[in-house]
Amino acid sequence: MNDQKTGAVSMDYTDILTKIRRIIRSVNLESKRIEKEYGISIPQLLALNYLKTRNNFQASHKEIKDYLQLNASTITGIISRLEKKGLVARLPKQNDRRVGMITITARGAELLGKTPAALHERLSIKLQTVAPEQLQKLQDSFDTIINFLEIEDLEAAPIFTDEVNEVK
Amino acid sequence: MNDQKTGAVSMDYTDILTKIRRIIRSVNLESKRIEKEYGISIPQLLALNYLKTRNNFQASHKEIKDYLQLNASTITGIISRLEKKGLVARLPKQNDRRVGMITITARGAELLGKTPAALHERLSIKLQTVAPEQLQKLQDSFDTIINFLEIEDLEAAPIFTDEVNEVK
DNA sequence: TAAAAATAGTTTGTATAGAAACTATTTTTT
DNA sequence: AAAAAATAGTTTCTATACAAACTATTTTTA
Repeated sequence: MNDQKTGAVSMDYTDILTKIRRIIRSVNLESKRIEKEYGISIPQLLALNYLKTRNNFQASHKEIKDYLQLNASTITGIISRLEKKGLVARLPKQNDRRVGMITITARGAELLGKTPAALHERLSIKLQTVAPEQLQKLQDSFDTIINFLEIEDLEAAPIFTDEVNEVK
Repeated sequence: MNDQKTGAVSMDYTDILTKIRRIIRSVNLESKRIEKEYGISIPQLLALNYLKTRNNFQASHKEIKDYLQLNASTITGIISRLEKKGLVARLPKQNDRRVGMITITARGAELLGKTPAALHERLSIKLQTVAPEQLQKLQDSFDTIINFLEIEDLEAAPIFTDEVNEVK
């Protein structure tokens, strides 16, 4: 199936970059909207939600970091802001005194109870207007994107092609 | 909404959100890498590149804003940083004294000459490892995502039903 | 056991990004 | 012509996000 389309394929890398940036922007706007409506951002909400699912409602800084896949310093900021709002609390250090455990507060859980909708609401409603097959295709594409975006060593990258790189 | 699907489709909205965030993160990391290597970020590079394509190599603040589709205040920051590096210059206001024109400098053009690769290089190389059909699917999916992410009034949103959206 | 290395978090500095409030103009209404 | 509204940008504030440098602790190695 070669796409020797006569121009349809002129849509190239720059296009993809541009599109990705538009998506990023949309998601950011969505996040800000939620932040304004609920006083809490999506990253904060994700962290809070993670804590709620945990044993004893607590997790270490590192665990949150690994879960959200963000830089340690970014996590520090998110936790600090949640702490300032009284939605989480930092616990005193124990055995390994390098490890800081964070826990969700009653107030945090309460807020979470009010906003399961937040995460879903708008985006979900939109997604529900998309048919299942479409959704599946979306998923596949996301996986593809994620796959190659996260390939680190290009040399070792698996080449899935034959007569491909006619990429102009 | 009946999700009586047996698992394959259990991959749902939260997943999509998570995946989008991973993509965002990758693109951001890419941007930082370029910034470190060339002393200029992708948004800055895009703005600079836009100026280069323009008549007399200049554009108004608003035009840049519309092109990059960013908030006015964000543009101010980007332009200011480019100005500080001597890659663009703010021109004195003319007829309509509200309008500020920005122009690219020789140094800016020179840098641009050195970095067409930047935008392409890494991402392009990666994209070249993706087969054309795959790429097409990616494009389609991006369009779908962008479409529904940017639908503002849900009520008025076109509902794509089951058989319609065979988009490909 | 003392030095070196690794691990966990924080701090500092920088960029993107947007909202809200503000200034300065220009255009439209009244 | 004066008042109101719209437009163009900037400033200030806040959040995400990362890297680099740093502190404190623990583990490994010599």
